[in-house]
Amino acid sequence: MIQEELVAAVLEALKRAQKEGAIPELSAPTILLEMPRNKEHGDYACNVALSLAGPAKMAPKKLAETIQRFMPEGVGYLERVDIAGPGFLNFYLKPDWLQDTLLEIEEMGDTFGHSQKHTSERVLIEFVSANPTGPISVVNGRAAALGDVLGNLLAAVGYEVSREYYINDALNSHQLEVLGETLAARYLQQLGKDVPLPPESYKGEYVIEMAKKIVKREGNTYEEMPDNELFPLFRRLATDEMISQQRGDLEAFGVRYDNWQCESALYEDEEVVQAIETISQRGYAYEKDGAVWLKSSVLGDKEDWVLVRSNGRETYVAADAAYHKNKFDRGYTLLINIWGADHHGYVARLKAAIAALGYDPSRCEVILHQMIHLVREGESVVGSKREGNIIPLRELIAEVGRDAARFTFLLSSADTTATFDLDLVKQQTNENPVFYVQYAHARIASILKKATSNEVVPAPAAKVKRSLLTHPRELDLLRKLADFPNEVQAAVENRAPHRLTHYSMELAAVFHNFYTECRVIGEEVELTQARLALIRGAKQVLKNALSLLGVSAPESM
RNA sequence: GCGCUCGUAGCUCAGUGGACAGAGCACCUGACUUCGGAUCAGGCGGUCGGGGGUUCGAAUCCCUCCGGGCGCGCCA
Repeated sequence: MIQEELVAAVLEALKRAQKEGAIPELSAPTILLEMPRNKEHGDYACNVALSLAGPAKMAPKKLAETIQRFMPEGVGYLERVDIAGPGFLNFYLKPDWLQDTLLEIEEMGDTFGHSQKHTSERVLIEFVSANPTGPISVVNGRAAALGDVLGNLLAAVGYEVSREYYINDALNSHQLEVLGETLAARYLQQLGKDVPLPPESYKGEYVIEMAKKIVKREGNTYEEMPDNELFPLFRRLATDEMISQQRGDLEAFGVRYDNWQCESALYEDEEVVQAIETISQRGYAYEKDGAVWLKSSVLGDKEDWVLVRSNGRETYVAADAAYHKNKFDRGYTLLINIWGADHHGYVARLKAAIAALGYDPSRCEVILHQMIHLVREGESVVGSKREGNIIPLRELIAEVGRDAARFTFLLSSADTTATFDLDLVKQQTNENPVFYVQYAHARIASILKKATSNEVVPAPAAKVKRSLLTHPRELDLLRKLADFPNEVQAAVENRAPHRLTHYSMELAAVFHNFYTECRVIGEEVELTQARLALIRGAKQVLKNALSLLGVSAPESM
């Protein structure tokens, strides 16, 4: 890669300059290259002279000039280095470096943009993990999109990725008790009995649907069953049904998990008890007021938390400690949890628990995403599962489609409190930028099809006259294509999947620009072939970007 | 009250300490006898919430104030 060559060249220049005494001895800096927005600033720019000016006690411009003077000869595609502005090094490359990226794209195909930087690492990414008390909602959609695409990105740079869903089905869950009782009441109501709903019941329509299903399947089998048997049974029926619905909801959104981990299993396998035992043995637990406490205040948290209540029952903190121990023990080198910002106060607690268990808390990354602010008809929509007024993700998918839904979630960064105007998203689907990007892909497919039927023989990029691609719009397009691997890398490093949606829109834009100004078919044969190779490259990269986003790249629309 | 977080164009949002702060929508004006007009070009629109500070350089880092969201259980 040309970037690496440039970085090495700059380091070499610094080394030589220091040897010659042109600049003082310095420790090797991190060289950052960027593709300047403004083309006048070259193909790549480097700010090393600016950042080193302080330590070197030299004027930035003077330092830049020195680096320029000591640059080695014959670096890859490098044509010349200019100094601009306050002391930027601007690298101008020979045109064929851009044209040759088509070779790389063609060679790499679906893996262009991918890398092998993290092949020895295994990451477990846990996301959504909503309580099994209702369908997956639009609000969960953000975590679903974020986690799934981050998983794709991590896999693209070499991680072995597992996606996991944590099912909060613990025995001491009051919510599930209420859900079971609600379902039981709905069931009896379906049989014509006048039974009241329990207090704090789940009022959603979906509970009635579940009840109808049970009646259809089992009739009045449970009509006379006493509450102490009926409630636990219906709690289980409800939980199982909700989990399977959630699984379906997420699959409809294009998210598939490698593992669905039950909290209850951690209790059944005594992992919770063992985790508490481990914490005690390591001296991070103590008894007070009849309860067992985690000494989290000495592990970076503000206060201590209860692991075992005075009534003998473990808390969710204990369960989560066990869960994360379980994750580490399965051999993962990195754990990523995606949580809503409403759980931010819990991060320190979890990290403390991990440390108390003897694991490295820095190997567990918690990515917080801000809440989604739902708006409908100009008014805030506050969804509550209890009240049954949440907006199911399925409903959104049914109205706008999976692609548009995913893309929309990924337009904003995780730490923006995004406003989601349901009317806008649903009614103006054509204004969703996903179509703009997909249109570019379909348009290219159409040209390629037409070219073939016009009996222009498409040739591999290696066989076409790439040097004919010198039109400004062609160079813009090539530059954008060449930038894709950097973009993927940046999206991974910053845990920022939303960068991909923006990249794909920019790529689509430069393609549409190219299309407006340059004809492909009907030009002189060699130019047509070169341009066909160019748009094939663009099509491939659009496809790769969309594929990372879990969005389809249609041949026609 | 304490803590976390966000505040960028009329609206929705980008912006890895860098060069004149960008895009989409909305609004206005243009562009097809030719490869897909779900497109393209141009215009309008900003004290980057306010004020200090660090830096050669701040939307970005630090402090403070203002405003919004969230969290502060032997609930999960």
